[in-house]
Amino acid sequence: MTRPVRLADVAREAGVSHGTASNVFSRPEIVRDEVRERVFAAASKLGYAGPDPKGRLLRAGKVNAIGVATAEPLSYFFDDPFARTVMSGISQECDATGAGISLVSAANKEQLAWNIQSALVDGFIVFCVEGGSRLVELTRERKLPFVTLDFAEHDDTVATIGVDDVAGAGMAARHLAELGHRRFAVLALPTIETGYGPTTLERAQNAIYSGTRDRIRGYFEVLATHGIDVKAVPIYETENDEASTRAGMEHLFASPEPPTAILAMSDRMAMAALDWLRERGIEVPGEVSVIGFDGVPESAVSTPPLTTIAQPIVEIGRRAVQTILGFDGTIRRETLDVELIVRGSTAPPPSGS
Amino acid sequence: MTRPVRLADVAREAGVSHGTASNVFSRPEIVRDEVRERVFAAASKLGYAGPDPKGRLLRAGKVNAIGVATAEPLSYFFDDPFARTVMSGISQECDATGAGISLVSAANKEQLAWNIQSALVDGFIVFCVEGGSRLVELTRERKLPFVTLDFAEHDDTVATIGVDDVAGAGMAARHLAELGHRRFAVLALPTIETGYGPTTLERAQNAIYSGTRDRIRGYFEVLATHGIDVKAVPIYETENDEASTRAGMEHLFASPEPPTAILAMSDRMAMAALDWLRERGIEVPGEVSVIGFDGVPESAVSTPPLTTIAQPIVEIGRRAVQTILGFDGTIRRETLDVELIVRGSTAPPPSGS
DNA sequence: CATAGCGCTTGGATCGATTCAAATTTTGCT
DNA sequence: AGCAAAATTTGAATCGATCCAAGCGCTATG
Repeated sequence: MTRPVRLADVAREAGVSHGTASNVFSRPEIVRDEVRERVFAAASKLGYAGPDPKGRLLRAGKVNAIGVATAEPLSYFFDDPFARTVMSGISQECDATGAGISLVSAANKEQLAWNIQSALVDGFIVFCVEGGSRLVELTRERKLPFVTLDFAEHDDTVATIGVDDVAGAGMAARHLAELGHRRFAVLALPTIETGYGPTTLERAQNAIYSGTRDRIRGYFEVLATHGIDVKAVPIYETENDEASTRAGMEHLFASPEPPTAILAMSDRMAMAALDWLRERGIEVPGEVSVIGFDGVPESAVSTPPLTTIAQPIVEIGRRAVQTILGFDGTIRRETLDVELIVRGSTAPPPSGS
Repeated sequence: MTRPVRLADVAREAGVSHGTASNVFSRPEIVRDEVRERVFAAASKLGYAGPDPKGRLLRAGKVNAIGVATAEPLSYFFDDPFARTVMSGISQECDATGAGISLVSAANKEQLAWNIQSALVDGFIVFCVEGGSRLVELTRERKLPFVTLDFAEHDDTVATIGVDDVAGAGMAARHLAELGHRRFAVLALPTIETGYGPTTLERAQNAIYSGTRDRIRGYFEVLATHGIDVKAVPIYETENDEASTRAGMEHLFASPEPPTAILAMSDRMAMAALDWLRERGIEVPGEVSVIGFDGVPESAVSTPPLTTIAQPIVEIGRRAVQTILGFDGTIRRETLDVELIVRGSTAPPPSGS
């Protein structure tokens, strides 16, 4: 491979200064036609690829791209329905402003640090699904504007966009309780770094992820006001994927008194639960009701369509980009409203129970 | 906003040369402990954010990120099932090698040019869905390694990874013909830049997108060998989205002799067709058979599950990354195999017809 | 003919780091 | 202590562009 052609080479070939050569490419209107032609001719003779963005970048300072970071593998952005929908909102806003998107992630921790440190971006949007605070620290060190999504640790030095998880979970529980359900079960998001299985209310209340904690709190506060024996409600902690959710359903329905109402902390779990129930021939919503959380697009077309607590997911993505691009030095914590969307997966419990 | 701290500031503060300061961050093991501590102390005193990747980049030359370009809006990567699945493969490979991903796109043409020209990447993967060749030209000018996906124009100067569209479409047509169908209709991918509606075989054969042309060819060659009157087979050109596909179904089924077999050029269209048929109460596969193309994950869980021609989509993504990262100067055109996956959306036609 | 004004071109400074050959300090050994 | 070898540190060069104050040539004006 031969050494690539630089602007200086073109300038020399055309017999002009590098300043003029630069102008030919970046502000063609200020150079004389004849000179411009000569420079273009030299450029194409030498096979010049155009001003190298690497050089331009250093001078310009702005990358014109925003980074989206997560501690999950990169494919998370394309596989997870929630992430995908947020990304869709981020994309819309980036398209509108002409900014690019850089996806940043890493399989292992050292990689993560390096990737965050060397990402060429003007700011970060941080997905706080797992390993949240480590990622946040790393990002903070870059001293670039950044927003976290759903990072509700009450830390006023980090900007966050999220929803009121407590209220949303409360709406879910209230909906089912008012339908007459008395036997509940919770399919919970991760409470600790790894692993899944049945857990206790106390452990769930101390989950390291604030979203998990808040949703638990929302569910149980409302359940308690409806006179449900809160300590008897089984909680199964999953990894928010198909396999662990199925294991959870297996466990919950092995009980002598299986639940008639499932509170799932994500639509992904809720939809996996729906699949499991359908395979077992258990009627939804006839025998068991299921309510999700998130309001991902897929939830509208599941069978049956999922009743869920909808977040304004696309809007979250758009605002995140706006926050980065219009960063003015102030840290804001935005909380958006959620909405109960009643579809076909919830109904009163079977009369016998 | 104050001027950011540079490595040189830290070096001065710590009383060392900038060469040493640089070593402290990039090769800490070669500087004496005492000096290293002093530099770190100076850095944290000044609030240094660590070596700026912009500066490092210029010296190092490699960005360690690969660009994925399309002429569609950025949200295409997250909304379209095929794109999403390719991205998933790309992600896996990038995760494995530690490379980042930059998404490049543009709403309008000038933006596109600028975005391609200024993308900070080591190579490009080009999605050739629309506006293919313009995008390819722009990318070629960067003189970086690049691979196109499904860009079958027979141009040996561009590397491509794709499938044998003719053979795949042929398999689809053969499957339905052997099931006994005689009344076919085609839901086609775009043949021209914009717009949708009924079209003719001749126009479709001259589609500007090679994928469209090849699939048409595959369908009709096989149909002809089964004695079908090829000129009577209606073709409806869509924009590969829900709305235009529905319009297409509306049109095709308004005919006095509606088709019993739908050849859809993408799973996305096939699934939209399935929805449309279900809403009309038309039985699939009892009254009408539908076959897709692509084999996106969603096709396995539609109702009914979709019979389709599966491409190795994830593999395509992985290979694309490997091609860029391991670029050795040779241009390769890889053609991967497709496979007929028979699921629940195809069956013999109703006996009466 | 001198001078002002305009338009284009020039070349040095700069962006923020890394690299490497040469200079300097330390260490090890007698 | 003396000296060679090893370990560190230095500082200039480089990566590839853009910016801008100064300079130059040309035309229009008095």
